[in-house]
Amino acid sequence: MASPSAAERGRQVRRRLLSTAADLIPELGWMAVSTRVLADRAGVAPGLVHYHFASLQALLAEAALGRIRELLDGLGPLLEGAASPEELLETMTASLDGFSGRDPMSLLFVETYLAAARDEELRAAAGTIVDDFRRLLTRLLAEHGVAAPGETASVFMATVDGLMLHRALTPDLTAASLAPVLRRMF
Amino acid sequence: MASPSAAERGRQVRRRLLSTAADLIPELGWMAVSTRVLADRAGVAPGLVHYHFASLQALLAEAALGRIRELLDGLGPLLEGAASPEELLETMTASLDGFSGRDPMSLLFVETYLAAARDEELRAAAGTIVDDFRRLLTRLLAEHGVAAPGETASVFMATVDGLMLHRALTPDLTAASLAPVLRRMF
Amino acid sequence: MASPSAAERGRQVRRRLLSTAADLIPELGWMAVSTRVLADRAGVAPGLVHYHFASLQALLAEAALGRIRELLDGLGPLLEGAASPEELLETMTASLDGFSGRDPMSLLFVETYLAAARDEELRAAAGTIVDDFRRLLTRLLAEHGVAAPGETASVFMATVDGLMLHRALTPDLTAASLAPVLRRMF
Amino acid sequence: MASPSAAERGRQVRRRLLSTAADLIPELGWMAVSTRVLADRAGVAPGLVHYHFASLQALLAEAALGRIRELLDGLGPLLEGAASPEELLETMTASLDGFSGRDPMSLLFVETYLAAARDEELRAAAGTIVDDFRRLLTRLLAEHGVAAPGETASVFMATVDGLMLHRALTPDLTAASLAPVLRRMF
DNA sequence: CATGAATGAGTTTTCATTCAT
DNA sequence: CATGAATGAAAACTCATTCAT
Repeated sequence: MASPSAAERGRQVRRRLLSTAADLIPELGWMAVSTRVLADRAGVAPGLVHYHFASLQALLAEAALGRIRELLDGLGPLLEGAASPEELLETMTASLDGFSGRDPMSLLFVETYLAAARDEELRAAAGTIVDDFRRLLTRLLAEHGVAAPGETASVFMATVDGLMLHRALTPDLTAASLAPVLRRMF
Repeated sequence: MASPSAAERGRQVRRRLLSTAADLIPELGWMAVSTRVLADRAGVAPGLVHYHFASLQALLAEAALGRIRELLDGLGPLLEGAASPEELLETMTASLDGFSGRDPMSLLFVETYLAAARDEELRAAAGTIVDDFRRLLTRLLAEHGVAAPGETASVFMATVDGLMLHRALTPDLTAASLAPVLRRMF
Repeated sequence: MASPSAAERGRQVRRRLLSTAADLIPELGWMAVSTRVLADRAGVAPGLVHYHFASLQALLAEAALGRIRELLDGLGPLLEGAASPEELLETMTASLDGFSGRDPMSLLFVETYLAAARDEELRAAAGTIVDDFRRLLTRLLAEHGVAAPGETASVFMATVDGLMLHRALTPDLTAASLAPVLRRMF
Repeated sequence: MASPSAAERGRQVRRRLLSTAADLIPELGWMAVSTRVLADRAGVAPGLVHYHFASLQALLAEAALGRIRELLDGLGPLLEGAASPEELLETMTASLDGFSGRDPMSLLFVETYLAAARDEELRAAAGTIVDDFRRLLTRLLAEHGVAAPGETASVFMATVDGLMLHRALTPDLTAASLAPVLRRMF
């Protein structure tokens, strides 16, 4: 009765694999996610990985990009609501404190950058996502009257990701302590 | 007569392995450097990897940290010579242009950050190197009268590494185009 | 049509590996049974060893305990049929003559004792099997009116295994020649 | 000038290797004693193992036999002093309580029996040691008027080694609880 | 008498992928 | 749509032994 169709169950398995992969990449590292571990963790027969996806790499790419897009899509509305450049900066630095550099989302970002540096297709796809976000941020900075909004957006995004990277080694790089310097950019 | 002692040959093999590993990490990725590939490329019998090093991971860590330290040590004198904050920034951004985000040195940095996020000991060692450089940069900024020199150094270093990351995806992030924004930090 | 299901073939491979391992332990020694030799001898692809078992040690333990249990289970009915303590002793010493100390079954016993001395889990499992047999022997000795049946069973079992050990070095320790002394125990 | 001659130092190294090997066999298992571990533990350069001994196996055999002989040689005088069969038995069972079945000496015995089962030369050498002890025990039993002293000695020795084996699995096989049954043999 | 670097085959274990059912 | 057994190469690491010094 309530039992879903075979097709629906298939789609669920696919989703489960993607979601599990996105969890596993930060946990183990992109290259250490194996079909067996993935299938086990997803509670799914090992053969299904290659049934639903052309290869493990393709699955990982889709999983990573999907989750990154989700995050950035969620950030958009928050930034749109900012009333001033200061508020904009505060919103972004606040989100920064959620990234310790060793949390799943930070690691997923870096793993994906690194995988992208070695895979043309992934690089193009990740580039599109980042560009979309840059365009959004550029528009907002322009609306707030910030000079050179495109370059400012680029530098600011790089700074945020760079801080994420550095905080893994130097945990005391808090948003609060760095805010005065960050504010100079605008 | 000129034939070197066994001990000297041993030290040469060790050095060759380290140097080859530092080349291979960016090329293949930290987790994809295998004993066999490493030994082949170094022109050395496979058993020697574990004769000279406790583990492959230990070898990779020593290789990566060694090369990173070399780079930063070479950067120090250049920065010391800067006559003004502008020149300081120019020197650093000039060096930035050497990093495309997909060149060996950039990738080695990011691979090492990532590996450090998962290995306590490596994290501590890498932290020390980065801190040393931060201290140097802080002192120089202070000497040049930059406000909040410690925080500025932290943010600037993060920005540089972040740009390195982003340029892999967006190659048009040149130092020249971003310089005006970077200058705001000082 | 007659072709067995994949699951059935899988079970057969598992059984073949166990049986081959039980042959190989006495032949080469517990610690000298390697995955490669085992797979070769079982006529099976090397990867299958770790597909069907968590580790080589786990496989060896299961194989050794299985075969030992089989032997003792077969001995039970024979002992049950004995009409007197003399017949009981004769049955056991007769079986002793089958053990030269260098035959597969003797070696399997000793190898397992030794492996058990170094592996908690194996020790517990082997202990259970031996205890079960001791209980059986104790009951029979009690039924035949032997004094201190529990202690007698323990000593007798130790003597049998000890003779097995010594006969490897001193082959002339035949059951016939020792029977008079053994009879004193009852 | 107390510094020993080179020859004397050589003999010391040899002795140290033998003694360390006799410690290591029970600890790791005969087949798991490696040249590197042995040399490390003995505080000696790895090359010395093959300098002083034809092979690792030869070293292990010499080490094991040496230590076993020491033990049995020490037991002789104690048994000679016994005034009655009861005292003889008590002396031997008392020494039994020192062997838990998982202590170094017990394990060394079993490891050596097992190695002997697979090595002709070692078997002959170990056989001689055991036979010497059997002869001693036979003479003592004869002197105390025990019937069939040779067979009794054989059975008793087997029982002692068998109990050693079984106590690894069943630690409650104490000499005290079994003494009444053991006494029946004499 | 001693050193310790070197060798290359050995070890257990894990891998992505395929395919018969 | 799903299963899970199978493959064979590759992973990290250890080995006994040799030998130039």
